[in-house]
Amino acid sequence: MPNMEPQAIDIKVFQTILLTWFKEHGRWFPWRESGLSSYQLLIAEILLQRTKAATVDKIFTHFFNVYPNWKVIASAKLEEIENTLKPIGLHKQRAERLQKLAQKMNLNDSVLLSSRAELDAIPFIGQYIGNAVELLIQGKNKPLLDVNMARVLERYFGHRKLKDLRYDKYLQALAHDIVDHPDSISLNWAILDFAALVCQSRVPKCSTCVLQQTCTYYLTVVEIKNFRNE
DNA sequence: AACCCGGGGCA
DNA sequence: TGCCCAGGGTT
Repeated sequence: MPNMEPQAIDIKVFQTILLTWFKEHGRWFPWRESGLSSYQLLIAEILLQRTKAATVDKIFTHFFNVYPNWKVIASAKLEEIENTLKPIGLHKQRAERLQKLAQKMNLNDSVLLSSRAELDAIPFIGQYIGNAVELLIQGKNKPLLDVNMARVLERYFGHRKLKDLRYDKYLQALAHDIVDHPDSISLNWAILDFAALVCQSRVPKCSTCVLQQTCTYYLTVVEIKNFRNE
């Protein structure tokens, strides 16, 4: 019954175990420090698109030394932005997007960042970054639902119906329920870290996983394999 | 709702 | 080499 609606108690167990795991095993990144500006928080999410956190970590500090605010990046030479972003990939695309975004944000970023409707109207700001802004800047309980969070939730609670996670109502609702928590940010980070360190795409570390006893994937796939001695 | 795009990292 | 990574736009 992997696709049954998870009960509230299941979600509670999942939250509690992961938050405990996070306190000991969570990763540290500069963009998780307190006191970052909304400028830094939003740029960080753009740098993290389709890019491993460890990769972004390599240029994060340098980037903000060179480009400390919207104004600087808005008036910079596009080639220079590209060069700064080159080590993390997708640099041509990201440089152009960042500069256009900066030129818009430089005028009234406080207005744009406070409204989801305004954000959705900005090119290259999709569902994920919209949620990230609401979570990290507006203080709302929103999921950083990417392929990694999706993989963890689906293995534990059951698989989505649609291929594209952005339109899958089951997955969207589940992710919202999971991070609807007093410490929504930590829970989001816990799931992302858990996805990167334990519940990995290719070879998940089920044998040492703290969620093993209540995980759909473990109970239906891994245990059967063990039983057959495969 | 499926497909395409884009680069570095890694087994 | 193919798959993966804090996605987004297009058809």
